[in-house]
Amino acid sequence: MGIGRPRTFDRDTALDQAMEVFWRHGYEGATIAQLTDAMGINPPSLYAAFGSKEALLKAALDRYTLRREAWMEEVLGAPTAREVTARMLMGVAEKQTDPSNPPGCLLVQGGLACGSGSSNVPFELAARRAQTEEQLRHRFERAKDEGDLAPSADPAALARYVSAVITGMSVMASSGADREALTQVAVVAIKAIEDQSVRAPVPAN
Amino acid sequence: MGIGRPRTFDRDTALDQAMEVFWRHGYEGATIAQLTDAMGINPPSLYAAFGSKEALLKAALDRYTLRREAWMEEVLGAPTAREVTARMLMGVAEKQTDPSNPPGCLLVQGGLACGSGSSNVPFELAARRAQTEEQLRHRFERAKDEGDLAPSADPAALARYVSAVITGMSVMASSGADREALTQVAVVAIKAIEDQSVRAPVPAN
DNA sequence: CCAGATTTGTAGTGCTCGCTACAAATGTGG
DNA sequence: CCACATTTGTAGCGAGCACTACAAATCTGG
Repeated sequence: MGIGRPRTFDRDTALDQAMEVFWRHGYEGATIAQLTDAMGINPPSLYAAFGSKEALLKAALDRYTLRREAWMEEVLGAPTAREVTARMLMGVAEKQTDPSNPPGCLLVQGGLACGSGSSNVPFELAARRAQTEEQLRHRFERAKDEGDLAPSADPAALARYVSAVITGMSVMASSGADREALTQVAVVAIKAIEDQSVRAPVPAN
Repeated sequence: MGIGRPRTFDRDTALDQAMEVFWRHGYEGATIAQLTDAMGINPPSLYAAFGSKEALLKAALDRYTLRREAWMEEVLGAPTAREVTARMLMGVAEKQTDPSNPPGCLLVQGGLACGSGSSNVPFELAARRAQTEEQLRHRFERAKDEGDLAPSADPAALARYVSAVITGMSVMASSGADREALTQVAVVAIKAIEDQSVRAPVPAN
């Protein structure tokens, strides 16, 4: 009993190529032909390795989340809610216009305009976006406990707000907005959080 | 020489039905079968009346813009930049969760995740979104001239910001967010504009 | 009531989609 | 060198897509 012919491609490398196609064209906009071209393999190899187009997307999403994990921890590690928001939004402005990736965010670009057929892809993407919002909410709750945010502040609302701004920036980026435009949005958006911050840590102002 | 068999459907009514389908499923997600079903006509009638799927979308977009014209004038007629922003965002929160329409905004929901093929639909939608941003920019420039916005304020950046928040809210709405969630976002977002407003008109604060 | 003009419904067109059957190719264990 | 297991490339499956050819139906002008 043998082990079989060995695979001629690297799974993770192929997944990166697939991620880029989904990122640029969306889930329904990406065709198997585009995916196999980018991955450098043929359809049977794709289906043997990943199962289906939807399963391939989920694998790509997992990899996308993994890639951003370190950055997210750096963002959430900022000392104040204001600084968390600033790092988050300025970082998003930078990442969403990084020429080494498609513009915008995979979790937004990949899922809209999906036919409401049997596919649950839009729901899947919304759930993954909600994860980021939840992380922000927890961080803002901590900020409120630490007295960094005003007692009247609503951590859930603030997290929703930051999440909404990120999503809006993503759509702008995928429509061709440049880094300066996104940075302008980020700078204005941060002011809404400053407004609910306790100014104590900033001396003499 | 006769005039021909009369049309059995109303063009504008059919256009409203088509708009709803595009709104709910996006441009590429909407099929001709769905459109003709909703419009109550057969494909040849659709093509005779509108020319093509893309032309039908553009006609629906024109009608969408027309529908919102009166509301936009009411928003832009508010006395201050802060009030313009408040009416805009609170109105968007309400309209995007109005159960008599699909959730979100047609100009966002209709155009993302379109394959970058020969179709210029995403570009068309981005241009229409930019129109709203431009209207806001002009209004904020006026506000600055009138001393309502601080001299340091950047009307273009503020308009971009409000436009980004609206877009983010639209994606949230189409992912199932309810009116309360959108209102929370709007309330926080407005604070960023207040921050750059001259407080003079608000006495004793 | 007939001739010309237009719309209507039926029934497709060619094309592309996600996906797969199949056999040749390439590996390992004995 | 031979079974056996797995992958590879080719070639094509049924389904659904945007779109249309065609003839019957329905109007007006004379």
